[in-house]
Amino acid sequence: MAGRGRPRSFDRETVLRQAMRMFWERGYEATSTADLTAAMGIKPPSLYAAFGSKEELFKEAVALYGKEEGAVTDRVLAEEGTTACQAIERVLRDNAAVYADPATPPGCMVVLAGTNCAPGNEGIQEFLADDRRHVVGALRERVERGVAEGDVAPGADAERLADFYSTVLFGLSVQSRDGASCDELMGVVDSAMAAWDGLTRAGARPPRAS
Amino acid sequence: MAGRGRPRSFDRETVLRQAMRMFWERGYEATSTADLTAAMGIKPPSLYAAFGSKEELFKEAVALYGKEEGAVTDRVLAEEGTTACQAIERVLRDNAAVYADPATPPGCMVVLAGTNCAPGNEGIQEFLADDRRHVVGALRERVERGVAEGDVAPGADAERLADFYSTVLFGLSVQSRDGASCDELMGVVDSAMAAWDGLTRAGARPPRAS
DNA sequence: AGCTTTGATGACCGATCGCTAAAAAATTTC
DNA sequence: GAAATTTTTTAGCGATCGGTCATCAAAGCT
Repeated sequence: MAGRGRPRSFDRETVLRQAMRMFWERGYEATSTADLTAAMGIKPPSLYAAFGSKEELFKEAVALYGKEEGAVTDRVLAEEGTTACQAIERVLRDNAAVYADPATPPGCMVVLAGTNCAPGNEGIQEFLADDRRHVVGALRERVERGVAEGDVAPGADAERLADFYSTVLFGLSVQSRDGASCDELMGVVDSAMAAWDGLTRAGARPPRAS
Repeated sequence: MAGRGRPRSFDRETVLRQAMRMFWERGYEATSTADLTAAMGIKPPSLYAAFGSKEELFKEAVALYGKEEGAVTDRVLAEEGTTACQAIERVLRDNAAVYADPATPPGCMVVLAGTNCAPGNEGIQEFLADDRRHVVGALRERVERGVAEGDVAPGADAERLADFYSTVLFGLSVQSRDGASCDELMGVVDSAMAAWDGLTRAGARPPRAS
């Protein structure tokens, strides 16, 4: 019923996923439309008819990444019956597992695919930065919920915790790209989580002096 | 004595520094030779006569970055009369201060300038990854020295500590690119250093279970 | 001075960039 | 069937990519 004219010969989400893979592996700038059409198995006009432009295709690819690989994060953070500490640890471990999965490119697409951009593509950089800031915010909210629910000490600084654990999360992507194994990433998570008790103690912020 | 022929009309290190700035800001792929020649104030043939190719220019720029911005790291780690804890904290703080310096691009050039590359430029990616792995190794060696000198508990896992603190260091670059202030970065360092005592306690590696 | 050597300049190379117009193919509607 | 509609294909658009050639300019050497 939908289609008058010639039906599309490819599945939109399938080729989008292939584009996502390409962007994930090489980043936005380094992936050419020729790379994309080759990976997606379609010709340029089909790509532009279906997705509009390289930039729009990228943004849809990031959205798909968030839906597929990033979903665990939101799900874990929304879960009931766990402490904030357990939730954040699980976020780190689940993401680390994705980063180290040999079936997909190492590291996080949102962290690695647009760290730098030529003039005219600043939008890409800002788009991903927004995505990352959203993660920081989600961690902060989870800590605040932990305080409200009583599993985190009342004086804990949610902002500070979110900044710290998101920094570790972002760093894991770089380590993964540099060849770190899943065990190594998990070891880093171990270390980061070992800091939890000290960080949540009320008034845990030490003076700036070394 | 040196020069027969026409003398060079520009200072090689000055224009190299300008190229470094450009690469630092935009990364390898997103910086075109046209951008470079414009920033350096020279024409393409002069660039190629002086530096060989874009890739060689980039590697020299990274070396200059290491000499100027990265020197603090090596110096701090080599210093005598400090504990490993103090040295690593200073590495994090000094680097964070550079990342947040409004006079230079945010974050670390080595972390951000080549996170992804098109085929044919994998050398760039590997070059920077090697540089980062060198940092991890330097941190590990400093912890080992701390164990030998007695300021770190004998059972401490140097590899594990180096992996953790380098992950934080790499993550700081991403946070900085996302607009984090110097105070925010320092707060993350506070958090990371708060974990030190727990991490250096002998046999501090907990079982993998959450 | 003239010759040699080296660097700077303007013009431009083939290749690739993101993207698109025009025509052929595959469908639904009439 | 024919007309209308949408997609696919072929071919190629102007712009820019990294890099270079031929020429001119500025210095030392004799």
